[in-house]
Amino acid sequence: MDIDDASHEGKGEETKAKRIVVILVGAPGSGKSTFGEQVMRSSTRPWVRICQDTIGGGKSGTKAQCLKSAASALKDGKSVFIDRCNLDREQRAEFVKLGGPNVDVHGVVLDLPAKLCISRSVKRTGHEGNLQGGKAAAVVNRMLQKKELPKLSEGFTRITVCQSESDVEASLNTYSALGPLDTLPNGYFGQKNPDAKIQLGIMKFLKKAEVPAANAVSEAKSIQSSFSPQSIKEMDSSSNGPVNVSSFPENAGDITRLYSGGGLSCNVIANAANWRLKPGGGGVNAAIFNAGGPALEVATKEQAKSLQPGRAVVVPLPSNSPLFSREGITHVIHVLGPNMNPQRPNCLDNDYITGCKVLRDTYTSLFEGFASVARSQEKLAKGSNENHGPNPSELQDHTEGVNMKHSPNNDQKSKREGDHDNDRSKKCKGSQDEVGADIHGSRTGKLEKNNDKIDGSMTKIWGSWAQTLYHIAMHPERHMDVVLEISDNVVVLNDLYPKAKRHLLVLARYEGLDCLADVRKEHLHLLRAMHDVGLRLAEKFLQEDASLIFRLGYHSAPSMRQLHLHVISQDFDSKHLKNKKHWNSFNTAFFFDSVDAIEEVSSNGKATPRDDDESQLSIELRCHRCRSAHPNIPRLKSHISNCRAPFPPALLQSGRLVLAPCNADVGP
DNA sequence: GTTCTAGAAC
DNA sequence: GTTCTAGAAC
Repeated sequence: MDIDDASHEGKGEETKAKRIVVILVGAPGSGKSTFGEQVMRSSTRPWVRICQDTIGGGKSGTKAQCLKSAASALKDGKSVFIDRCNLDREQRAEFVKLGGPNVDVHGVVLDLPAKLCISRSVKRTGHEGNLQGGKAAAVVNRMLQKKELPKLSEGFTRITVCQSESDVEASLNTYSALGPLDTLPNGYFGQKNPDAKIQLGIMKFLKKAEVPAANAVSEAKSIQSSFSPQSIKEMDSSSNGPVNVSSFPENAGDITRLYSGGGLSCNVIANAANWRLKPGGGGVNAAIFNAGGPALEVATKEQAKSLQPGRAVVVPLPSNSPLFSREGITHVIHVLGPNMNPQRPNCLDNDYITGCKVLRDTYTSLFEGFASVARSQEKLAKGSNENHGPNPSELQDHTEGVNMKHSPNNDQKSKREGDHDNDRSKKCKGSQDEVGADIHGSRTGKLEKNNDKIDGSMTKIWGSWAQTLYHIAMHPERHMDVVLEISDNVVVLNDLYPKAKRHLLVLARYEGLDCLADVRKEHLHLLRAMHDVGLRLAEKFLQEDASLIFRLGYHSAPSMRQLHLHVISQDFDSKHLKNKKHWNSFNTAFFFDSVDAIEEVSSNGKATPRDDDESQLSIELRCHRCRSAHPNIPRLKSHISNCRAPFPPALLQSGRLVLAPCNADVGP
């Protein structure tokens, strides 16, 4: 019977069997053939399984053969399984076209963990596609790289995504139960986000590291200071994406410059080491030992002489290593993966199964080592402020199987604490204890603390971009390219985007002071110190250019974290002054004069912004001298470049403006 | 904080 | 058509 005959269209359809094309989508080893076979065993509906691996009569067939065969089966009134990978849209398109008024096109996606597909592919002996052994891993991974989950818009009437064995089971039951006249509801079933390929957290993390990257070190794994599992750049065997680091951007960043090159605070880095734990060999090992300097080499030797495949060794980094002082790295975890080189110990000799096990052990050792660092730092954050360095003997518990030094590593510990004491003796302020703690890497507790004020008064969450000044205040020595002055209390720098000819920032070097609202009476000396530094520098500039006029003050609701005083000349002659917010943040009540802040804190114990902060930022644009209004920034800028009207009386009082003694171009 | 850009304003 | 703003994204 020719059911596709046009004469049948439009009549008696409800009594006629509607055929189904089920396009199976999945990597080798995902269970496509099994799925088809199982349905066919128990179904009362006539099915044909069209398998590209067998259609060629012993050899692998072609897509065209599959299409032809499918069309002919449909003509015979049979439903068909298209048993080929069908992982990308293009591969599926021709088969979707088999659909029509009497033919529904279904997609069944077997989106199982890659490691499961690989192990099945490896284990199978009689697989029709002859995809066996270690080669399978590479093939599966390559295919999953291109994985494109089907969408209804491709022409499917129904799509079922199975992401676990139980999903597969459920779908098997659905299709097995289909009688010759039954149909299934249309729609998308199974997965919530069809575009999800890789965990978002990982991509976000990589994107950040990618920006200023110089040399790619793609084998390197880096672990962010937040200790959040998503931020670990890692081969991800739990998601159903490819099990391969190369699924991530190649230029993920230089692991030896995460902070200086990428602004990424990271305490612990992993090194794909060699078995002798020695520098060299090229790649990430060479790069890390090179960046770590001789100190890393010495510290490594103290922990272990060599490493077995699958093992890790945690090395606390001495403070004289550039990786420590420049990047804030406190630990390097050396790991050794499976070895396939017969000239080195423990060669795998093409034993894929053992290789997988060793690789798993490698990652397990790495994470255990990392967890031990995290635990010891957590303890320190909770415990006494006096004991800063992690306890090396604790870390050694996790270097099992390595040539461990069991005698407590007192030399290094006392050395690190000694350095710390020196650091601290140079800074006399009490709060510098916390700076010390930061240098020694306990950033976990610190970040939490700073995004969530201890007194609970204000919980502003600062974005990563808002941390720059905080980092500079805490580690000015790492930012000497922008820093002009460092003292116990303050750091001075040029504003990165000056809004006038002269625009400096005076940063408070105090932990926990993010903005003026955090300032209390006990910080009065700091406010005065900041003002004095600002004043001194303004006067220095006035000697160079007596026509300048300065104003010192704070933004009521700053965008950047860490209390900072603006010292800004009143010409506002800058290409960086671009919008209303820029202007109003310096020329409305949003700008809190330093002299007023000092006065209010000294009399009220705190500085309370007068107007509802942010509302000031969008008010009309007015000249700061003659108070005339202007429709837009270009017109305002054009006006202020010429306006020589006297400043408003309020600014002329109380030393709010700082000008050269001879400057007559100011008052009435 | 900046950059990017859609769309409003001119 | 061009200029400018404002909101989202980072």
